[in-house]
Amino acid sequence: MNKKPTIRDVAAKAGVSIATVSKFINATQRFTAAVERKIQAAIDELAYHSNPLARSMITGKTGSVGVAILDIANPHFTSIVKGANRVAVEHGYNLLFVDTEENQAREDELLGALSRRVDGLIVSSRMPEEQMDRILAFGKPVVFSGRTAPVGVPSIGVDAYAAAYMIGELLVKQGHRRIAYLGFAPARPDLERMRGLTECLKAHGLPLVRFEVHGPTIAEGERVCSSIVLRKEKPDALVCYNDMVAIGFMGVARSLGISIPGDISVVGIDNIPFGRFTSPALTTVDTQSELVGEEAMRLLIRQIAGENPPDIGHMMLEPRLVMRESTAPRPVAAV
Amino acid sequence: MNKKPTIRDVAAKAGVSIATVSKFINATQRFTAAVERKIQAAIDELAYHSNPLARSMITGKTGSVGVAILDIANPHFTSIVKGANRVAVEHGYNLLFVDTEENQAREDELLGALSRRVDGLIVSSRMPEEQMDRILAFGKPVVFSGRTAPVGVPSIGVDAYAAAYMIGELLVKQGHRRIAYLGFAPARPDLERMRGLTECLKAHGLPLVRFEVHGPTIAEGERVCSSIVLRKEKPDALVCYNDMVAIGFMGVARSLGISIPGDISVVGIDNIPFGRFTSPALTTVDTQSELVGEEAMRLLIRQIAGENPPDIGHMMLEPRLVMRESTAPRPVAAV
DNA sequence: AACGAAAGGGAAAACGTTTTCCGCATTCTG
DNA sequence: CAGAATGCGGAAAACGTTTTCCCTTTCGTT
Repeated sequence: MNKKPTIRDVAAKAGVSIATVSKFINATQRFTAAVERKIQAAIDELAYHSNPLARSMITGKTGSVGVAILDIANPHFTSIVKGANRVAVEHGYNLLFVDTEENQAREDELLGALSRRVDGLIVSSRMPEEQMDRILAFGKPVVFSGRTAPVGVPSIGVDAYAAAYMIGELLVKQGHRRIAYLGFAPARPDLERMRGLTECLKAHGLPLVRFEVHGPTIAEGERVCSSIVLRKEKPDALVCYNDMVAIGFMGVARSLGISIPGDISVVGIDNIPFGRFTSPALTTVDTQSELVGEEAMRLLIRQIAGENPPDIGHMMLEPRLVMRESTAPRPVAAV
Repeated sequence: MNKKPTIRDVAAKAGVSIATVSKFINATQRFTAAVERKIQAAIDELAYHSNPLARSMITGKTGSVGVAILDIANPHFTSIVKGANRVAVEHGYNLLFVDTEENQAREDELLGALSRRVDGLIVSSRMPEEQMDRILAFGKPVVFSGRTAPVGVPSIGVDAYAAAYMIGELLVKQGHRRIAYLGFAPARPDLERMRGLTECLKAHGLPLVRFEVHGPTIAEGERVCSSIVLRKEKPDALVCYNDMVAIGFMGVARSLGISIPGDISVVGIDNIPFGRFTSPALTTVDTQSELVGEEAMRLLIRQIAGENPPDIGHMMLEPRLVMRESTAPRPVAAV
């Protein structure tokens, strides 16, 4: 395992200067056929690859973009990554991956460290307000996805308000009266969902019951299930923060002998691939995760290239209701 | 957005030389309290972060490790990433992520480019034999996970042979006679699974029927289902390459009115989290994905640190059978 | 008081590139 | 054939660090 060849080795072997080699590699200047042939031969023979670090130092470009994801165990986020990665690869970028859950406290350190390693950043995790400043001070293009961003930062995601409103309409039309929302505290990422659902129900003269979960995970859905389902005034229908919570909820509901949608209708948000296979199959709203990832990356790459996208504030994608088996009209007998 | 501060700025502001600042930052030498205080103040004031690229150039360490994953949409792999990321973060490493499916053809380019950006590599994708040489020529530590590696490269994963054998025993004990395997062609990653299952059945005097799938995805499981289930001599039990295939298979089986496990028992491999929630819940073998990721990263970091781990060839973890609802004793009536 | 040792701090080389000039030959123009 | 234009290729600075010497000061010993 001897030392990697440098541009100097190539130049020596080809009998030219390193400047010439550099220009040849970057196709920044043409040379006589003979010279080009010699250089190419030297490169092949040495299996030379230019050192990206050295290149980055001088060009200021790294060829990598960072993707900060809340939780890679959630298929919603992996879809985003998949979409983002696809277009990144197309454009010759690498993905530097950050699981913010794993990093919580150190997130700002991380941001600082990251800012030199990447040309831009996609943030797809909820992030405390205090850190927003850091992001703004990041000094490189940033795109938010799946949530509304602070002023000045472009973001892209599905219209959460519309999604929630849509769900509300469905449930009301199915005759449900006691409709509950299972989400975060007064925290950030629910805001739109909450608002959409609340306003929809208000328009129909219905109240919204709230239950709380501490994280967007299956485990949280499981933890909270019995306390919802065993109470006196059990809701007719439950809107979950996302599919993960819904899946967890349905799992223990089943084990408690609660019938879904017989006893309670459940709907999730995101439309992760596994929602089709749960028992019962999960009604949800598609948030177009993969497309979001793709568009976020396109946006980012455009910014990196210097095209200031004409201050699109938040780019909204249309949500799409996905009806499956976990929702049903409220049984007439129970009216 | 003015220029990022450099070490020179800090030195100037603190009234010392850049060498002093560097040594202070790296805790490579102590200084008098007064000097240290001034430097720290300057750093804080400027919000200085040392440029990792420049540092890498000189130290030869990048502080990143690459993780090559076959398909991020597969929870098995995300678990590996999660485990790997956890210990990477603990040790101050970043994760450079590569979805090899997205890159297929360009994989070797990618390897070349990657080799300068990372201190080591975890490969968790099946990879054509030809590329093995490239990996060996990678020049940096490499660890394989979830599969046996070529000679000289450490690897870690669950004992696939044992896992398959275990499944075979279960199915035989449940009275199944026509047992089928749904996996890849003569390709690499099945080898052990195939062998384990074949040998187990042979020990019981049973044949093994084979069906073929072109990828380890839900979609492939779906595609192939009807052709298996609608044939005259439908198998009693089907062992799938992994949980994804099994889930896809079960999904369309259900829609075809085939009862699982009534008409056919199904078992997967991996134990992805969603297997608990499918209908029916999936019997599978746990491959300890997260632990595999953790151990792979530990192994890699030890190698990077220069500790040649005493040629552990392949580190085997014990598989664990996870009995759920998709397998059942063969109905007596049908015997 | 003198000497040696230790500690604090700096100058400069090095890492592997890209890029900006510049000079030299060669060819073209009139 | 003289002069100008063009094209090919090189020298050297720069990117922001780390690290290896070295020099100076300070301190402790006899």
